[in-house]
Amino acid sequence: MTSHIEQLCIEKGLKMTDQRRVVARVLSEANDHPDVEQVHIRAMRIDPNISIATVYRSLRLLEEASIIERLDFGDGRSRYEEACERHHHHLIDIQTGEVIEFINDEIEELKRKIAHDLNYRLIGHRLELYGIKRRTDKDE
Amino acid sequence: MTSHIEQLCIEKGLKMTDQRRVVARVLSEANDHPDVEQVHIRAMRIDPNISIATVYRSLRLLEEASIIERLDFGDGRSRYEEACERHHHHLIDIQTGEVIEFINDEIEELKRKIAHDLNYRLIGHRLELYGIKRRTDKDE
DNA sequence: GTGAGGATGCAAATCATTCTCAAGTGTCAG
DNA sequence: CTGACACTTGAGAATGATTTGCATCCTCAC
Ligand SMILES: [Mn+2]
Ligand SMILES: [Mn+2]
Ligand SMILES: [Zn+2]
Ligand SMILES: [Zn+2]
Repeated sequence: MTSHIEQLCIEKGLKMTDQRRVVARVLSEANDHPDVEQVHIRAMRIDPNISIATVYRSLRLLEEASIIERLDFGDGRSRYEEACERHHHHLIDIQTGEVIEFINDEIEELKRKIAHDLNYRLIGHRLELYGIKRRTDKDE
Repeated sequence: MTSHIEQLCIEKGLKMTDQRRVVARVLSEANDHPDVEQVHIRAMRIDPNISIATVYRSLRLLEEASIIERLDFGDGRSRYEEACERHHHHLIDIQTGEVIEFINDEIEELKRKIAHDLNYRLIGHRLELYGIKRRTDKDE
């Protein structure tokens, strides 16, 4: 009954309301990267009265608690996903909008090294790739 | 008298107006990554009547002609820089807002390889690092 | 069970950016 | 020179995502 994200909220001592439970559940059940409007639509299927303002507020709360992550694919809308899994980045298919996740330790190490060489400690980073599907026969 | 960017505009056959010349000059003379408001302020020092709408329009024109590049440091405002130099990325000092440019061929190659392995052709990518200055004695 | 502090819904406000439109400018034919 | 056509500009209105003010409602530690 309690979603994974709701569980994390409880552990962090966040006050839980019906609306927050709904948003938590929507994001727990999502396996894509919904924007705020999509979260709102899915939330309204559970509670038709939930307002978009509350969705915004709940998402911000969850993000500030590091329970979810905000993503920015450059289209002017914030997208969200559960933060618990392994750190990864996204390849966005610019033709279909499809999002492919990838993990690459080499690139993570390289980024840390670049920052270090510039005499900085790396706090955060953004990386997205944008591409189009490749015909398997031809390369590059 | 004609700025470097104005020269590029002429070569591309863009119709030049006084206002476009001013925006071109502001960006040619900039050695930072100004946002639209900053470009407008600098432009008004040359032509006090230039409107923000024209600055937006000129920046879009220059960007579409690949003469300048739009940057997004995650603060909700577009920033711009001349595009002619070598492809590079940015490390943003989250305490001071200072921007450090860096070039890293290894990371570029790695990104292409990641996309290729996912069966995609890489069209574009975003990469920014966010960090804080490191005391030179202690590491990591 | 109660109360104080926090949360909600709604509408209005922000903020960056784009658009509308009337007026201005440049280029060229006649 | 004159008019026509195409394009540009400034001002302000419009847009779209997000935040906020406010009156009301709910949660949770006591
Ligand atoms: Mn993801
Ligand atoms: Mn730069
Ligand atoms: Zn990473
Ligand atoms: Zn690059």
